[in-house]
Amino acid sequence: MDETPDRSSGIRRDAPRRRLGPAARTPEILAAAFEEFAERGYGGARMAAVAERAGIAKGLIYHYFPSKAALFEATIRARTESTFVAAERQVPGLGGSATEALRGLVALAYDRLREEGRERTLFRLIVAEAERFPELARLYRDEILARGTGIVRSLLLAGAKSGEFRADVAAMPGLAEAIIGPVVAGSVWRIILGEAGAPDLDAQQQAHLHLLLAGLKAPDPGA
Amino acid sequence: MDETPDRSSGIRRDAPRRRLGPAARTPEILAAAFEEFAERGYGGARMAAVAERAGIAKGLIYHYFPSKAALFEATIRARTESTFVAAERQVPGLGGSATEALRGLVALAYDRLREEGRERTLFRLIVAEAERFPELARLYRDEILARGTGIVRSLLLAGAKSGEFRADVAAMPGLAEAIIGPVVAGSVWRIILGEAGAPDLDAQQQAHLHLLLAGLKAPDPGA
DNA sequence: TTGCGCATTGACCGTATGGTCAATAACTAC
DNA sequence: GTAGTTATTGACCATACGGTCAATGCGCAA
Repeated sequence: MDETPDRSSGIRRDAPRRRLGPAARTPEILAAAFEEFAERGYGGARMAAVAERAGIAKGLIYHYFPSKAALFEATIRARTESTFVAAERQVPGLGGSATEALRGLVALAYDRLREEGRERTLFRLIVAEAERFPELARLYRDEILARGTGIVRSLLLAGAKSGEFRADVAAMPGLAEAIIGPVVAGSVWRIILGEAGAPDLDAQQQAHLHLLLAGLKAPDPGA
Repeated sequence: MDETPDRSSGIRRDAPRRRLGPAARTPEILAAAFEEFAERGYGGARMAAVAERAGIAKGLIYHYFPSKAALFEATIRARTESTFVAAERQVPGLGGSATEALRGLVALAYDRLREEGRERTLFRLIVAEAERFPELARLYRDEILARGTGIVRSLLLAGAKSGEFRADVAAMPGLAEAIIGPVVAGSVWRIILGEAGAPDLDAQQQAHLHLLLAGLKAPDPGA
């Protein structure tokens, strides 16, 4: 199916047999694997293609990873780590009032949605393969969902304490999930429909913020 | 990998060579195909397994469908049709006031989420394969998302007109998406984490309803 | 009862792919 | 320079899977 009937695996021969060792080679393989898995899904990904992307022979992958499944799990784990550590660093320092913090948080969340980035691809992989790879489910629950709801909950607590939000929102089970829901949905819609076909994100962000402010705020004592 | 090294396709021989014809055989194949695709995804599904589930020889599938891809698209189309036609029938007659209608709509949406049913599986397939099968994206956009937001929008319009909701919610772009977002997210969480691991649905439903009522309602003129 | 059309079978093919392994050569220590 | 370690190769295997097709026999019409 290739235009080159060459039976060689299509290795880049610029640097013939560069010897790297685990510390340098492993990340290269993981990066190549992520691209391949992201584009084709677990079932569609081919180990030979991963090798080609990494510029190495297929056999070398098995020198570092025992199987396709192991490579997949390692890939996801590595990608999640690098992604969400960076994300969490931006969260604190959201401004003084809880209201401002809420605005900032919403803006942050939707900005991340706007990034074309790899995260959407990662999310699609999680949705598609979570049933077959329980590690993916655990990872999403602990590293992503729990962090998201945790941040929202602490924000609600602060707002209720300061009197900006209604007191009962401080400990309403399920509220954090209801608050972040539209962001998750927005991500899914973009996975399914693409950047162009998905509902307008700016409009949704404004409406979402409106809804939250109106729904959470304590009745204005000045009115 | 099977315990039976038998090379025969494992056909059910209870009724040897029952002759059915297109009208009766096609739905059987589609049902079997849906189960297989749902369990293994498109890439992981095997045509031989579909045949086995349907109790027929693999070759017969190709008598009715030209390829695996065609079978997949036909499967999805058939399943969507039967599912969402039934869903829409329950929507009208949501009670008198817009508030009551909103309550009813939220209850309806979450009840559908609670059903163990095939719909979740279908949704997972859509998320996983939409990029490779544009038909899936079109189908989700037109048959599912558009219907959902449409219903919500007409509800908002009615509520604003009657004075129950704030006037500006009648034509706020993106609001319908922000409103249904948590339901979509709830579905995705259940796909990833399963019924047991996902966030509690009762709590989310209550909180979601609270948020909507507080966020949409016009300021009480009696206060 | 006979004859025919087509639903149905199951053996078969080509290929693609995950995984293996013995040979090789790049780097290191001395 | 030399020996040893191991990263790296590429050819190879077994198999699984999508798809094909000639043969078969069921059910209907006359």
